[in-house]
Amino acid sequence: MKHLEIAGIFDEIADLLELKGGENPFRVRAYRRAALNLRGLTADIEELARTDSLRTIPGVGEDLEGKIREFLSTGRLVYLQRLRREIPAGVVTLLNVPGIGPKTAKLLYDRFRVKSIRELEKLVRAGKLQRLPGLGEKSEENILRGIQVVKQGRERMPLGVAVSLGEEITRELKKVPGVKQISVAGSLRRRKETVRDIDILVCSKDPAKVMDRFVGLGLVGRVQAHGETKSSIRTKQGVQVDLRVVPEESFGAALVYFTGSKEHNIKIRGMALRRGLTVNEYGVFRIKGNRRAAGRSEEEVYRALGLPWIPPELREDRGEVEAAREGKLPPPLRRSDLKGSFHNHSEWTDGSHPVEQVARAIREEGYEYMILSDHSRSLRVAGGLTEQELFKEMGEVRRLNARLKPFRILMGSEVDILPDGSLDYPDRVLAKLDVVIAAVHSAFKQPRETMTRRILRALENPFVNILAHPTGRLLGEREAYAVDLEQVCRAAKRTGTALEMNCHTLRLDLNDLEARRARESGVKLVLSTDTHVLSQLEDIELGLSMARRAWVAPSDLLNTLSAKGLMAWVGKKRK
DNA sequence: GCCGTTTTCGGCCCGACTGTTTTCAGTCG
Repeated sequence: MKHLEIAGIFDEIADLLELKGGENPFRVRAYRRAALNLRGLTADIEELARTDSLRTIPGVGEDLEGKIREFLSTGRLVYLQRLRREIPAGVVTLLNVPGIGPKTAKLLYDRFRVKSIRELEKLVRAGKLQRLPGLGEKSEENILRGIQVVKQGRERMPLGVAVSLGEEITRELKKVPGVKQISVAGSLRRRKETVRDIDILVCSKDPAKVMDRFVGLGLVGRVQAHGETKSSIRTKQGVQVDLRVVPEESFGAALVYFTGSKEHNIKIRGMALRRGLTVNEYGVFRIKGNRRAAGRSEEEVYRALGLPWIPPELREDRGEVEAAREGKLPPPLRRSDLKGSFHNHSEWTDGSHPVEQVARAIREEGYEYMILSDHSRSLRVAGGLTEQELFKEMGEVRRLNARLKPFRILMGSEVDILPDGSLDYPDRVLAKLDVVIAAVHSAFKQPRETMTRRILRALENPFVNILAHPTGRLLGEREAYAVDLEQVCRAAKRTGTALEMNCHTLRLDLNDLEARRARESGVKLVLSTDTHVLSQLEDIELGLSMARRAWVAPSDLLNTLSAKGLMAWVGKKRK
């Protein structure tokens, strides 16, 4: 995780340089770019340092390589310490307040020595800010509201929540007469695991009508901006939603622009310039003569740049532009590629429906088979099955399979990995199952080494085929447990065990970067909804997006195997 | 501070909105 620490340091340096003022803005940007690429790094940074390959990280040149090395070997960075002496650390936190940028933060510090959001709030409430140049009554109100936002800590919402909210709003706006096209954009469209605010793009002949409808929606808490082409609201729950209206001939260009990511856009704009083109949200234009070259659809925009259309989930400047140019984008991953639904619960344990109902619903979704994986005996809270109960469930599955042919229920279990790494059923029981999914559900606080050893021991068991939710995190609720995922990946690869990408809205575990790392080390992956209630079956869409973000190809997923193919894969490990 | 199918130096993406201004700076995405 050293790469994340270094990314944090580079971001802090960028903040501090901006606060200092008078810096070359491109130098600031260079630090931010390096930080971003470090966050998205899938390789091991210390390995890169050893093999003298740090410069292969985009945005890392001679100087930053030196700084990375300094931090890796000493755990400190003299340059950062010097900057921190010039500007107290607290000033940086002011930048978290929406509406306060480096210039204002600097001004506040120079005039009032403000070093924390609390001090800032006191000053605003005392009406002291109005006296500063460039700030007035409105600015005070804005900053005060920004402070509330930070305080309430509602920074980002889980993707699943954002998807629903986005769908609700687009559904309403579609009804406005004159609306021709509508789409969500931004990180929501890219399907990032958490989303800060929601961007919506509309193409309409009558923008004013759409804007009026938008700011008048029932869910609106307050209107922050209400312009001709751009409006911005905050919902009653405090989520910011931005709406843009663009003309038809610009819809594709605007969709590319507002879907981002910013880094992806910068990359393709650079490409455009080298082709004598310039790209903005209104279209692609020839610099000579300012003639329009594209803009109506995304496909058209990318084609004008000599690229195939790039799926939104990939647009993070993590190599997708280069891959597109070389025709090496990962093959498309569709719901219809999935033949099996893995990891499902029934009312035998903590699921809400009888096995038959679950099976019929999954068959209805177009799957050829499913894995039934109720909990094992130790997980008392979930009604884990004793050996006898498990055998009874097996009997029911046998009877159902006769009736549901050719659909097939594979008999599985979500078996607890006990704190010492042993499994919750003996091998003679596991051997009777078609597929075994192992998972940690207890002793989450074990030290990293213990937890890693525990999981590795489970992977070594010849009957364990899939490791469920490998990090155990619950977005906004529970931290991932401490585990060395690299070792887990290596062991998974060696033992022929797959890692799960759990699609539950709060899990998304493995996430995009972790999954990408796993597949790059040759590990097979599994998409699972971990369904307890039938409505959760649709979470598979979140998982598919996460998998695309991880550059997962159909061939990386066990779900794309037939039941027979999967059984062959299981058989290999048992041998 | 990075980077190169025009460059090892001279560029680096670009526009809307707000608030406080008399022409624009700051912030945001």
